[in-house]
Amino acid sequence: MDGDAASPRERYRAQVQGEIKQHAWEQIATTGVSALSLKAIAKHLGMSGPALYRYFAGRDELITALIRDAYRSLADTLRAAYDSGAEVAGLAHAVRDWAQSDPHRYFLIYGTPVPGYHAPADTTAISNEIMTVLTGAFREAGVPPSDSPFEAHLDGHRQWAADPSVPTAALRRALSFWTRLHGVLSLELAGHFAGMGIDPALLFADELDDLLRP
Amino acid sequence: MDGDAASPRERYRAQVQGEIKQHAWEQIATTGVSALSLKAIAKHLGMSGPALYRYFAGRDELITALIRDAYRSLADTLRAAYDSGAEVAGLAHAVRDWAQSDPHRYFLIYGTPVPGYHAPADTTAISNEIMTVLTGAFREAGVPPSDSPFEAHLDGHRQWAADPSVPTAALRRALSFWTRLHGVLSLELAGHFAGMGIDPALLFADELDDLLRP
DNA sequence: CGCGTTAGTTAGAAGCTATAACGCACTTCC
DNA sequence: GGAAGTGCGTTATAGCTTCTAACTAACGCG
Repeated sequence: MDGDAASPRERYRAQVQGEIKQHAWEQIATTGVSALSLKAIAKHLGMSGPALYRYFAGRDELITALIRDAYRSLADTLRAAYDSGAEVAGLAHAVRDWAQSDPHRYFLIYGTPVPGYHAPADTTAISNEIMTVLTGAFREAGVPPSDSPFEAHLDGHRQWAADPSVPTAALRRALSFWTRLHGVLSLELAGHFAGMGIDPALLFADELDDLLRP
Repeated sequence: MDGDAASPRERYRAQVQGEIKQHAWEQIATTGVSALSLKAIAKHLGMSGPALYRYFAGRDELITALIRDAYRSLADTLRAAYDSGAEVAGLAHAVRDWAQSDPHRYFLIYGTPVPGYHAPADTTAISNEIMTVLTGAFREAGVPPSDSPFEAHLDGHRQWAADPSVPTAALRRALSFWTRLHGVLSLELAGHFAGMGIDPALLFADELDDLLRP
């Protein structure tokens, strides 16, 4: 309906909100979300202190917006890779690149849950978009069904999967894609492999290989 | 050397430090580490404000001590399970129970890295203890070698493994044990499966099963 | 039993989030 | 075009935090 036809005030407001979020991301990229300071953002933006509250009701609301944007960015990245022909391996490297390009952004989504934040409905919708891409890729990869207890359970609990034509085995693999690669990525980005001398990229590649074996 | 023969002052100091950490854990268990307040701990302890700085040089040092205790607790839990005959599956459920008994403690170790904290040498030593138990369990489980690139790489980068008699394949499995189960646990404890209707326990069991297949 | 070490106190600086009250500018409508 | 209304940005302030400084009191060792 209204589309882009916003009033000048609304355009200005949206632009300032964008600048606030951009400075917030810069701050997060260096210090992490725990040290995110509204006052510091305002200072960098030339305006002083409480002016920010005209644009975001508080720290939690800003963080919520950042989380939603991070989800959106990841979903768009995966969708773009998928639409340009990427298969499961391509998606895996897309998510890895995305995570490494801004580790704090990754942890904002998949790290320790931030207190006082409860996911609004649209972020779970975006999360579903991500799962749709993953399940689609595994359907095309053609994974054989298994008789594991979880896959049987999953057969009766797949309402989160939009497309009912995707085999349950593909859903199963998509979930493992998520948990296993997150396991490697999360520990790698947190530096848990640092003192061990191993190359996380090879571990990641090996885990990816295992996801694709029959 | 000195052993337990501490002076009364040292005994008192150690006891107060223990009480401080205990109250800190109670606070963390409810609000998470980001809301950990030294002043609130001091208030609960009956003493006012800066007295805490006699026992911990600052917030970061207290958190460092908590992280070390959490590592110690996990390592002891796994060691106890292993010494009482637990195999790989038993260790998996031990770590799962440990994580679920206090999710915030789990995230303190394996969640988003806390800014300003750099792991002292002894926590990496405790981490090595944990890996030693895991690799030992997989050696006894008897896993076949694989010709994957990562296992080949691991064969030349296994200085983190204390015991050189453990086959590289067991090391490989222990690493996957770590990353895969962490992947499931982390996402489960953060509530990412909440809206999907699936049972994370079954997913966990299935991932565990996959770790044990030839 | 005295003297030094240590624990605890209050005061205060600097930082943060967030609210309240006010002024100015811009938009909108008659 | 002028008046009324909406929204932006300001300063002041309350209440929270970590952490330092200066001082006091108690404890224990020689």
